[in-house]
Amino acid sequence: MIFVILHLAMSEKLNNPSCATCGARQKSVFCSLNSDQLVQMDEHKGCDFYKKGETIFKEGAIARGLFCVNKGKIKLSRMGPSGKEQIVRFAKGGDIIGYNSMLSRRPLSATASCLEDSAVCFIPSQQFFALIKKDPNFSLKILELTAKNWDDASRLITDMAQKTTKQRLAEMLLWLKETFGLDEDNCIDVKLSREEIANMVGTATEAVIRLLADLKKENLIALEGKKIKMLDIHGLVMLADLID
Amino acid sequence: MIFVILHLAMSEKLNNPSCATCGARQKSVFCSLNSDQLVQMDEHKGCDFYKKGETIFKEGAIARGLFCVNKGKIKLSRMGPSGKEQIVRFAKGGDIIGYNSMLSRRPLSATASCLEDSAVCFIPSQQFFALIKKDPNFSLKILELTAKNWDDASRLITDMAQKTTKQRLAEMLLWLKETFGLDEDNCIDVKLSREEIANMVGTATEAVIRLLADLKKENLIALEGKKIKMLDIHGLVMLADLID
DNA sequence: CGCGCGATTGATTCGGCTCAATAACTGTGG
DNA sequence: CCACAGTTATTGAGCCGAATCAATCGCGCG
Repeated sequence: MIFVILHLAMSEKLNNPSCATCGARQKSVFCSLNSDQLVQMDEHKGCDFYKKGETIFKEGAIARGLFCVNKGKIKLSRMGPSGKEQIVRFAKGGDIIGYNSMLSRRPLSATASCLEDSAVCFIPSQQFFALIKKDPNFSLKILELTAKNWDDASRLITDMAQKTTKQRLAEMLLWLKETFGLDEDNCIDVKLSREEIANMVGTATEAVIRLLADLKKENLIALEGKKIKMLDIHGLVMLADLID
Repeated sequence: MIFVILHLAMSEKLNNPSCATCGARQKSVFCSLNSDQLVQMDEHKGCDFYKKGETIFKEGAIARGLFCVNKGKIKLSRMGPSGKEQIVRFAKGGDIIGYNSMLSRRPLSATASCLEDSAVCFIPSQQFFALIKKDPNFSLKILELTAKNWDDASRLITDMAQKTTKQRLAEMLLWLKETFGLDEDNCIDVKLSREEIANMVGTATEAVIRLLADLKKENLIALEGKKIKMLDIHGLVMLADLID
């Protein structure tokens, strides 16, 4: 019996890294919580590991809490009417996902799946709402986040409506660079299939392939296997923004 | 001197209808404020009248407060890279606009202009933030609003990326119906030019004209002068959602 | 009544989607 | 380490939707 209890305790400790020492928290919306609040979080949260390709939550489900990404890379996508996936956002260490559904009181509007092995904490909705009710600064942080999300989304709507596929591709490459950064080789530090890129840009896989080849011809990028090397960021910006 | 003071007082009274008796407030985010809060609002707000076509604020400016629409119809649009307007949202009585920029701490991301003569109150940012800091229920209301905005926007991104122009047009007609309702004649109760419709759908004016004619042929709508009569809502929903 | 803007229609062009075939790659088991 | 199968990437050909350009029409208004 003792052993069982010990085992559970150890397992829990392993599975629940403390928020107080979580590196990802520093750059998250939880960065300015005090130690009391952190203890509360630790007591109620859970942490799970997901393998590449696994789903964290599905579009249409009811959210019982939010997820905070400890480590890994996650794509958020929705199903279009014809069954085609549209990638609407990415999340990485320090980002939270699934919160919007609780705030909007609507079912989850996107599916979250892992682009690589990931560690993700779960924070029950009560905890989240308790923070909002008691800590106006936290409310403001979340408001800033949702406001920026909306701002970005409405810019994206304009882009989708008005830009050519090639411009949108250039823009998405720049977005990926901002989100995931570049590795030592100047390549975008995330592994996506051509189909996934197409599902961001909102086009067909073949179009992405052809347009990537075009960008390569124009010396804006280089293709090294699956990796995309950014050769001329300024050129990509000019292309994406239609600056001559 | 006395006359001047009297005049100012009268003018202010006329220009500043009390929030307590504002019909639009009932359906706004301010619906559950208490009387103290309403007095505060009244003391600090201003109210302006705008004629059809006038601009309330411009994309890129810094927001000093938010606007609450008392009466009228307003379009929010952004300029695309090639100078083409993209309509991203509408506002009518009871809606607030311009708040997102304060929350995101970014310049205003859209231009607001009147589709008809409108009365719009201005609430300074201090008042708005004071409400958020002191009233968690108000915070939650705003959070719900921004969360829904984002949710709607990300659905729109998927639609823009994946639907045909005709489907998007059908969807926009349904959106207009939801937003502005129908008049006694079953016509969408807002006056928009073909170009403005095109700027919602993200297409060329000519395409809108041709596709409206198609919808008419299919008995989904009727065109009576500038007005669009909704004949078969269910049919439009099916078309927009690609249900066979 | 004529002016001018918005609406409409027609003709042409082109981007990008679809379908089809092939090549390269990944992981698996022998 | 290689062979195989299944997946992903690439290339080619053809077609269609929708953008563009151009011309005309219609209406509201001074």
